[in-house]
Amino acid sequence: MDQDATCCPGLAAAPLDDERATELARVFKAMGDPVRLRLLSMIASREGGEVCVCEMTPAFDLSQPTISHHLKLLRQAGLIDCERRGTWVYYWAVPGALDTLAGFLTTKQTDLAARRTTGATRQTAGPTAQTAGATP
Amino acid sequence: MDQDATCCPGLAAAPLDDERATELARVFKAMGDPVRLRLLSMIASREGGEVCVCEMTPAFDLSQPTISHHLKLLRQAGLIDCERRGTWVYYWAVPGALDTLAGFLTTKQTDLAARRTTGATRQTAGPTAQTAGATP
DNA sequence: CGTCAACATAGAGAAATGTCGAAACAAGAG
DNA sequence: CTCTTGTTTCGACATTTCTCTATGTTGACG
Repeated sequence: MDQDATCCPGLAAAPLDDERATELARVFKAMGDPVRLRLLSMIASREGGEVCVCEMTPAFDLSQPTISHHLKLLRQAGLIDCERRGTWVYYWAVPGALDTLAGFLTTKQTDLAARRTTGATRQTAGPTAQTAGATP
Repeated sequence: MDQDATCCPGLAAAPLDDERATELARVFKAMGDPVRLRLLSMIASREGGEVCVCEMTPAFDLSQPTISHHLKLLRQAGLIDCERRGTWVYYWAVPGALDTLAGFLTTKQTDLAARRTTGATRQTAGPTAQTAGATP
């Protein structure tokens, strides 16, 4: 469900509205922690795409509940998903999530076109165009 | 300076080491706030690339010191930079920062090749390959 | 049914973060 | 020089986040 929020316009296309910024911030915040970033990388770099929790936990100097908590945040951000098989739980990267996010950050030509459409974004009074006068 | 940390291997190429994950987490954490994300988008979507603080502040229901604080965090993350011209201060997006970050998230074929080189990443004992036995 | 192992959840405390008002700093105007 | 405007810095406080220990849940195995 988070994928829909990160799909279309691009960050450099037009100023984000508050609602969309909030959704996106949740995803970036999930990646704003070294432990979660390592977990995500550990999962995304797997070919089969499946990593057992019992494999990730001993890679950190953290307790097992802490790792479980971080995995939960990554899952709530829509970056990974999991399934229980017998005793063990396996995590994998949600297929298009990272690429969608990457496309959102890329300042591609599509964004430039969209930017021109949006045009002037001056919402308040102030020195917008005639700023050169202040720097002789 | 943060660009060097986000340039080379790719998140899905191989598991991140602790040091690199810490550097990257600082950048993602800077984008993990709705206000900062809107500020960054507001700056990055400008053609000239320069946005005056006096133009950004009234777009939020926040005090001016708070906006200044968020801009400082974005600048420390290496995403934007600023310069004072007369009374006003102008911010712009650091040229390759967003695209570098996007490339780091993209799960491209280069990463697949690098992943094969790294090979087996099993660091502990556990059910790695023979997991099918647990699910009849 | 009882026991054990693997994960998840709940609650608590320490640390980090977001926000504000007050004050300091910078630069142009009178 | 003084005054005004724009911006940053400084403390202070409320909220969130990170981590732990303790407990609950699920499934395998006798």
